[in-house]
Amino acid sequence: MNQIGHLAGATMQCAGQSSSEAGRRAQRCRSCTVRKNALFVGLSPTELDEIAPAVPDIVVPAGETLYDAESRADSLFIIRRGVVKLVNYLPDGSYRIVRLARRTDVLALETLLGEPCDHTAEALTEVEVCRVPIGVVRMVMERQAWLSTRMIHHWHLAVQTAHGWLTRYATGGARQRMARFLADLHDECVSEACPRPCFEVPSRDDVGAILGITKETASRLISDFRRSGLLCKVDARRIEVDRERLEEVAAAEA
Amino acid sequence: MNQIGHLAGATMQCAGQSSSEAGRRAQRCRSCTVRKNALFVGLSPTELDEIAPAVPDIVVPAGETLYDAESRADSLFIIRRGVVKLVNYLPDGSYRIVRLARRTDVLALETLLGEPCDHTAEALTEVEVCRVPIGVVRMVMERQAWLSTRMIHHWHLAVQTAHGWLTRYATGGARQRMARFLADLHDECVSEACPRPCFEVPSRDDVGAILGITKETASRLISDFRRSGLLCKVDARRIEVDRERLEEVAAAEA
DNA sequence: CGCCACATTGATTTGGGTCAAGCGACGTGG
DNA sequence: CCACGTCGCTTGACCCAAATCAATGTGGCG
Repeated sequence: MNQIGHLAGATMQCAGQSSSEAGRRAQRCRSCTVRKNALFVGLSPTELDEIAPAVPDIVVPAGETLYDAESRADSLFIIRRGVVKLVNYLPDGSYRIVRLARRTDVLALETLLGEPCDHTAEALTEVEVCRVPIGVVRMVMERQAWLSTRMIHHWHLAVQTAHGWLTRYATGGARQRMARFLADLHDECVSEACPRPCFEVPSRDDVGAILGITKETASRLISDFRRSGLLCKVDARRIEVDRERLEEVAAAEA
Repeated sequence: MNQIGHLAGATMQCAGQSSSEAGRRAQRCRSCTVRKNALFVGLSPTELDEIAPAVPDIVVPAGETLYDAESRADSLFIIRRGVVKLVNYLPDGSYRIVRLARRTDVLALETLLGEPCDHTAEALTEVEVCRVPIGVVRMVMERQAWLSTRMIHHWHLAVQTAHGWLTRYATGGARQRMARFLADLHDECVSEACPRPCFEVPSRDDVGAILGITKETASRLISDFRRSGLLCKVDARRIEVDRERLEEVAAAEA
């Protein structure tokens, strides 16, 4: 429907067509700290300047849709900041979240194969993404063989993550699954080198859609964890967890 | 442990070192009906003859392990016949099956990235695979750019399958999940153009490990489906299902 | 024949779903 | 500025589906 329109709009917002805008983008790409983890790690500064103008960066507010399932995208999205959920809607209106994507993750890879998007991608927090037209990707791929390998790594990451979700979030009791999920969020946070490892938990509905439980059960479990001292609020939105004890709960065979 | 040894043994069995063996393999590759769906669709007969000698075909009896998680493989495996389960073992000894692979599927893709195997692969039925050394794959990739795209398709397939499992086999009640699973097995069977669409259901333990339920629940559901006329045995191992009604059960919102 | 692995079925318990009420935070409009 | 409505979270009461524990059945094989 309108997510393309939305993005086009957003693009226009920050695009302009002036050479100063192109210059800004070049500067952005040169100093980008995400790049080395994502696609274009091997490009020379010159090459970078060449593609930068064609790669708009977009800020998407929380709750907005990046793209819809079944739609045709013409770009990949590299996440620079924020969290995006990839959602599969079921015929009966309920939904299942199959992945959370963050900094350095690349979305809509299927576009490169000429296929429609596999999921709906919604911003969970405010998100900043670079929209890389597939034409640019193809061009770089032709000139730089390593990009294929680079791309494959992202695919493989997607496979590993999905299998991880199957074994960790869809196996065992709700309590274990919640413990594993919170532990993973914690680790994610640690790996980003936050000074104090605290993080934001998605809405109860979303947690439910991740773990395959109801929002009520999700709520109960979190409350229960708090009462047991497994976690505590650090402010209105963020929490801090006891990683050790969480791990015990996650492994409990009862 | 010994899966490498086992494969080496199997390789030796059907390898020999005679030129007649090489000839047999060349013939096998030329007439291979799997090839067009798997990796080497674009090779000329000459090129095919070139790599064929380096690609042993192996028969693995039901129950045997192709390779173990964490192990280092030096080959990809292309399945020519049979069904393989990819398993993740959990610390407590239980296990979760994350994928079923069959004809034309390519296993141990992670090997190509230099990573250890992500799962344990066990033959569910007797299985026939071609073991393609990564050296061969790399060589062909260098010469034939299309192979990268080809490989990526297999990765993407793995992602789609895994996400499909999350939404179909890990969402909703046990009854719905079982119905979806049997429907999928049926479709799989149809797509292979069996004259009569009947198929073999894995052991109750395995079904449990696929759907995240216990073997007892799996058994009860199947018995129940049979009593409801949703399925019937066609021989000791194979069953036939009522695809239509199965679909209804799978979609039921209650 | 007897063993063993696997499937089925039953009895019982319990985890988590469902339905429903209350609560606090926030934004809007009077 | 406060009243009100909305939305998401929490908590409770109840009930059902699925796990658990356990016994019996069945087919294959040495």
